[in-house]
Amino acid sequence: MARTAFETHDHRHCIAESLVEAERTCAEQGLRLTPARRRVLEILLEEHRALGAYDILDRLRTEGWRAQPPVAYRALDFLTSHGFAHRVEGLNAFVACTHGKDGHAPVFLICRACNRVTEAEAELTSGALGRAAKAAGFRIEQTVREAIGLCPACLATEAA
Amino acid sequence: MARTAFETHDHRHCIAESLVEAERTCAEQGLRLTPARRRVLEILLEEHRALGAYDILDRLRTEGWRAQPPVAYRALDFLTSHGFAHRVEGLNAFVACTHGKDGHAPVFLICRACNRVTEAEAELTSGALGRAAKAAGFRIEQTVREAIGLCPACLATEAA
DNA sequence: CCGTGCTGTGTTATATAATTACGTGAGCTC
DNA sequence: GAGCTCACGTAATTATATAACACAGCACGG
Ligand SMILES: [Zn+2]
Ligand SMILES: [Zn+2]
Ligand SMILES: [Zn+2]
Ligand SMILES: [Zn+2]
Repeated sequence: MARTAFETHDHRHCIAESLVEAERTCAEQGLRLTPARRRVLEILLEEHRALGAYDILDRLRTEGWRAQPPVAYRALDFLTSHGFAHRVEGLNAFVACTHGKDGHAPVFLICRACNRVTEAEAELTSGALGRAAKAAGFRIEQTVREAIGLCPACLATEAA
Repeated sequence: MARTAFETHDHRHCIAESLVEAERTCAEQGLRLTPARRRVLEILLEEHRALGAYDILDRLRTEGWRAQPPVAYRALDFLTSHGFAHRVEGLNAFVACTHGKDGHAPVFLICRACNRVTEAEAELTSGALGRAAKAAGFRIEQTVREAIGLCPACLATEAA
């Protein structure tokens, strides 16, 4: 799965595949992908961008869901705690996972111009964080690694 | 300067040194370390922990400052944009810089038990973020690298 | 000396993000 | 069918951050 957000790709396929995978994982693990949870995941999958909880809420409302904030936050809690989505701390926003398996250490590249977000993988204790932790005797449980900058497309636009 | 937050050290000295350095830097660069800005920096320096803007605001108020939110946010904007403090995205909070020079790429180790934060340095384009950026053709302008976990002291406590 | 522009501050109001609290109902177990 | 758990509906509240506007101090050039 998972072309990066910055490459052109068959996005309908990309959405469908992620949904099927989420359904399979839920079935395997006895998790309930309820309508609200499923719809929020679909909304996140529609674009490789991070959406705020209230953006999602607005989407749900225009679709007739008469939803209050907890609806979105509950769905997002479910999705993030089971690895179907991630929170992007630098944006107070959420993005669908493009790497399937639960429990990884995601890194994000966030374009400040077009807002697209692409995800890659790291080791929990790799890099500068890992070295600092080792030196300090710190046990890492979770990491936040995000870069803000310009994606290839927006770099090209800027140059023009 | 800058013992890590997880080592015992002469913290009065640590505060004083940071303040002197900030004053020197401001003098050199024609920046104005006004009373509000200075006091907020002092508050951040008091502990190696991240404080929310409203925590700082409360501190100012108990000291008689009759301060509204913009007071804190303006001071924090000044401090963060000139490298005297950093924003910890994972906590929506702020911490004094322990590495002097402006324009570095900080990494943070955040203890979820005692809340202390220690800072180390990275290269802007190093590690998994740098590799992902290179592969994608992404230009990194700024990074967020934070680890949540347990500091040595809290690890020891937990083991007991 | 006076106007002008700049920077920082005081204050009110508002916007945005997230959580608490409490009740309801569906499905399951025994 | 009583008791349990999980998810959801809803209202209210808290937490975080910014907008907008008035004004004071000060440097600069006339
Ligand atoms: Zn896609
Ligand atoms: Zn872009
Ligand atoms: Zn110290
Ligand atoms: Zn600790």
